[in-house]
Amino acid sequence: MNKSEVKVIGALKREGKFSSAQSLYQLLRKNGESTGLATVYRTLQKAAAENIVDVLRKDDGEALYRLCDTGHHHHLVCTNCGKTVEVEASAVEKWASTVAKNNGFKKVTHVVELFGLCQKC
Amino acid sequence: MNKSEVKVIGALKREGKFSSAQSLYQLLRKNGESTGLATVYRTLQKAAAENIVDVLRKDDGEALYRLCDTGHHHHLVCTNCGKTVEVEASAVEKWASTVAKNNGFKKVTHVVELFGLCQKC
DNA sequence: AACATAAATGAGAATGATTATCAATATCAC
DNA sequence: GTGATATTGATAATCATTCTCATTTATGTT
Repeated sequence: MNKSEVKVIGALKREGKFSSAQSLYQLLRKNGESTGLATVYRTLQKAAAENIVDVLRKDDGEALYRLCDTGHHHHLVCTNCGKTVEVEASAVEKWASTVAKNNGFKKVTHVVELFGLCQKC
Repeated sequence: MNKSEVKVIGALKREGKFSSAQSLYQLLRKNGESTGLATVYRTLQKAAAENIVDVLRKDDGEALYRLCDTGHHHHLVCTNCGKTVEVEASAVEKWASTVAKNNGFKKVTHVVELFGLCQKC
């Protein structure tokens, strides 16, 4: 990771929650960094490809990024308070690749997210 | 449902797969309809609010719409041509409810979609 | 039918996130 | 240091989506 990437990923880490590329860019500028918007996007895309960050989509389609705690995993999100639990899903991974094979699909990715109400809500 | 809505939803039905607002608009124009893009969006948003159509997001954030079938199932979608296969996923259903229980979540719903390239593409 | 009023429509502009372009700058091997 | 190469930031371009508004169409009343 080079200097720019450290700055972007560092900002994401400080945020500690799902953040958009735009908001990270603004944050960096506010902190006096000269980082460009394109670099923010480039860094986040690369990090997403390397599974360093998670990507979600808001209802309006805007992408949100978040530092991964662990490797590949999915989320259980409280629809009321936003609490997020990362969950393992090896069973789902297996299922996905089997289904893909059975239907002749290649390069299959999957979107798996769980939504509900946490204990407090 | 008024005339315009019938046209838009009808086009979606004829497509029989996840389609974007833009592609439906082009389809309608090709068929000689004078339907405007704004009307396509308005109709799809309304239909989504009424749970008449399913909404998904492509990787690039574009929204895809599809007439709801009855019953619960998931999709394997070709990211190139849009071909859609409905897949059963009882294994996934079980997994989802177990994870929910283990984390004290109630009323859990899930989003599970597979994307890839079909044989032709 | 004639009229008034409200709702829906389509064309095009505006918005906003993302991506592409490209000259300037930093990095690295030698 | 020198030249080759990769990275960067500013800015323009792109593209889906939303907004605006004049016009059309539906609806209700007499």
